[in-house]
Amino acid sequence: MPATRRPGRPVDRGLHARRRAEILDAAALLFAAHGYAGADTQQLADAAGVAKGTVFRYFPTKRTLFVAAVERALERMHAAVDAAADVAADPLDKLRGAIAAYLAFFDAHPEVVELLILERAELKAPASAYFARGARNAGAEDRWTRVIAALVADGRFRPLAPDRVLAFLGEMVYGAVLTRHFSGRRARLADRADDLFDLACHGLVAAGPGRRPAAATRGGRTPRRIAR
Amino acid sequence: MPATRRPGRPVDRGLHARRRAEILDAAALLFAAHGYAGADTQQLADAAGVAKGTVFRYFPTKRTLFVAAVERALERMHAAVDAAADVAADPLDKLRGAIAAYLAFFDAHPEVVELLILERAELKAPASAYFARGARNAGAEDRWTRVIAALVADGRFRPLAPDRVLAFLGEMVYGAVLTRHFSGRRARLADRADDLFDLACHGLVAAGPGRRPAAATRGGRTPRRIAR
Amino acid sequence: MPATRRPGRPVDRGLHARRRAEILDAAALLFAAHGYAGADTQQLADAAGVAKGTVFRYFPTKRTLFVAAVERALERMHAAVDAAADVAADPLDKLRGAIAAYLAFFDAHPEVVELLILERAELKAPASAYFARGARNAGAEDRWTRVIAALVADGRFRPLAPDRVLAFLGEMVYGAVLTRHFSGRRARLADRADDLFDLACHGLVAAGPGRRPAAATRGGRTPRRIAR
Amino acid sequence: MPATRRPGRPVDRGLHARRRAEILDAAALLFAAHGYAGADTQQLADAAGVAKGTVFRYFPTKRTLFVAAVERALERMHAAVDAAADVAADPLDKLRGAIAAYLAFFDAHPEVVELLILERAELKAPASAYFARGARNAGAEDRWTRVIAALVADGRFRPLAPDRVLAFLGEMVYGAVLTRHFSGRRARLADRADDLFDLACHGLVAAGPGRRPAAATRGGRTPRRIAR
DNA sequence: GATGAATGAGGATTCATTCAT
DNA sequence: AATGAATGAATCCTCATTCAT
Repeated sequence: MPATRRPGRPVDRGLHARRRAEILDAAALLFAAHGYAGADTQQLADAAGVAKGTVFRYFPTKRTLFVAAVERALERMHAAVDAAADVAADPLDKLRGAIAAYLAFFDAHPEVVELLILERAELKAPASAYFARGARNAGAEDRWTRVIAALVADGRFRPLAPDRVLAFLGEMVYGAVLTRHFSGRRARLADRADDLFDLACHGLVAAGPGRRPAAATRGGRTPRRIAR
Repeated sequence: MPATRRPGRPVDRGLHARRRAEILDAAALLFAAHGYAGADTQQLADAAGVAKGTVFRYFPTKRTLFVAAVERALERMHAAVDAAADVAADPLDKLRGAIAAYLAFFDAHPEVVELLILERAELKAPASAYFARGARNAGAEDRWTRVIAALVADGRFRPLAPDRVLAFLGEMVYGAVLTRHFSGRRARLADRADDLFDLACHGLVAAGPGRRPAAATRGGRTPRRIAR
Repeated sequence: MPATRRPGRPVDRGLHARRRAEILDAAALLFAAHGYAGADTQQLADAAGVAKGTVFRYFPTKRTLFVAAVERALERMHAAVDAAADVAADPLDKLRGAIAAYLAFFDAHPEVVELLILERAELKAPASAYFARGARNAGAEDRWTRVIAALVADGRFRPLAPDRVLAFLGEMVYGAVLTRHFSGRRARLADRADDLFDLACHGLVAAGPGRRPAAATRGGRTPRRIAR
Repeated sequence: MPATRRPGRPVDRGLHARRRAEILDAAALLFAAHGYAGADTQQLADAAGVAKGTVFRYFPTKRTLFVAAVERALERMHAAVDAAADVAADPLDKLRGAIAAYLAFFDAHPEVVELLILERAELKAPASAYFARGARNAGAEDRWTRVIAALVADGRFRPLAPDRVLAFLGEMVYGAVLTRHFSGRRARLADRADDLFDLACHGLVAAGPGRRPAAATRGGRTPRRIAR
């Protein structure tokens, strides 16, 4: 005899997670398209392909749903950035890859920019810039802190506090994303990744004596490895 | 012919404009504080010191009021920037002054940043970056187009299309304002004006042989570290 | 020139109170007829002859409205009882009159009994029995406490604590009202007033040797059958 | 013919009844605690230890469940009262015992009073007073009708119509229960059983010359003050 | 038979807008 | 012109009931 089955319909373990994800994806799109107040729960349910009551089974309030949708989007963004960083071995390449992945993510998911804006407009939450996320993201922060620290220790970065460096980089890419979005331009952000990175580097790279800064970025984009 | 004075109490010509301004100022603050949906018309009327019906006499819908409030705020910003540009004679100083005034304006009126965000979030309007405002701002655009053109003609700027230069500058300052706001930091933007300007210049100024970059920024305070 | 009139539509001072009363009267009937949950706000508004929004202008929540409706009904009941007590000079007649008025009130307003029941069922509030209402009714309580005390001092009532006497009387009449209502019978309560009063008296009146019970009820209408 | 045993696991004949009882007990408590509308079916299922769907297998609607819960409570009350009546041989003792059991029941099950109130408030059903239940309770009515008739025939009760006597007694005890409950007092009702009974008797018992009231209530504790 | 996920009608509450005064 | 009481469409959320497994 097999293990005695509990009475009733067996619980589908993955169902909940799947539904949740479906609802959140639909919500992200709808919130981005109509704003927080403008997205009504009926539309939301319709878009997710479930009934209104079901949405509320998964998220007790509209606000909860909104927050979860933003969080899910940010998690995906983080995953994309982390994955890009993982494939590189050199710290500088990790940084470059992270920035490129960050920008590419928002090219692929423009609605997430709207979510970020809405998060600020509706939740009055200070939005986040990936690098330098503080308490929310201790693990990842450590990662980048260590990357920067390594570059500094190596003499490839000037002796700057990692925090400041991360804040600077975060602002830079965050600003690029927002500015592009707000300006209504459709140019691909990813195309600017190397430019931005090189720009940032020449304010960061330690310029030792006898070394010409141009050497680091010479030839423009794609210095796989700078300094030394 | 002298204006025939009508009998009875003379109409207070300025009253309407004054009321309108009061309502708009109150609206700007309230929208910034609570968002578009979160600002209700009763609060608005209370804050403006008039009855709800009066608000609707001046602005047929909430949306109209919102748009007008944003426009009023932007007009003020423009006035501040233009005034700063007016006091300088040299084109480069006009640019520097404009940027400084732009940043200083948002230091003094942080709520306007919220309005810009709301304009985007609620109205889905592509927000504007002062320079390069296109049709909305033809007159001013002309002004800055001419400023840039003069600098180019003068050989002090590289032979770049004025449009591209304005877009770049606009993005830069707009990005600075938004990034500061979104990051929740309270540092004064005005303090970064010179830095940003110099940064921009050294990517713009034609650095021919025998010409010293400082020549372009003559009269400006010496940047801490320029190229080299 | 007459006193400068404020601009706008002049405020109708009595309007608010009148509307409030209309809404409460309609609400009392509807709550009594359908129960708290069963009375929906649209019906309520319709019954009161106003729009739904207006109901919420006057009472922020359905519950508030309900409580106010109950209170209004009880106030009317109190007014009726007090008025009856006022016309009598003799303390015993005041008591008799109060009891008669109390019972007559519920004959005339059977819906108030439902409100009392609902108050208990929905609000879980211990309902009140007119006499002995404690803190809520300090003034009136004093009144009856004094009435009883006078009868005791006079030797017409046995030396009982007024509180106990009031509790007893309250229970008696309250029980009569509820029982009649719950039993579904339609007999007039008022007809039982004298019976109940006499019943109560002969358990209260000090029956000293040589004193005839009738002395206590002197001037009262002759009880059909006392004691024996 | 012996009952043919069907193959497979035998049906647990008692299971259904037990489940039903569990659900009803849980329902009685929950309805009493939160009211009809306030008790939600999920809580109900949780309290009964079954799934929500199961509740609806046993009772097609919430209302059905409510009615059944009330009925079950009343059946228990009847059982308690009847049992008390059964142990006595003398009609008068049957009555006294019934009243005492009735009051004791509500001491032990205060939630049933709430159910009675809810039955009235939600179902608009005229609630019942045990004695004199009319059509619903023909069998029991007969029993008590006969008890009263016997006492009348015996000359121990005045020649009153049994119906009126039962109505009076029912009202009396019903009123006592409700009044105690509504007043919020916690005094035990059972303690008042004898008092109430004696009170009732001395308005009922034929007090002929040469007959001592105590004869009617023989065995009862001596009333403090009977008649005069 | 039992389960509990899903449903969607229903209901309280909000608030931009209207309009009688 | 100004007022603010009134309106009612719109919206979030609840929960009794259904039904696939």
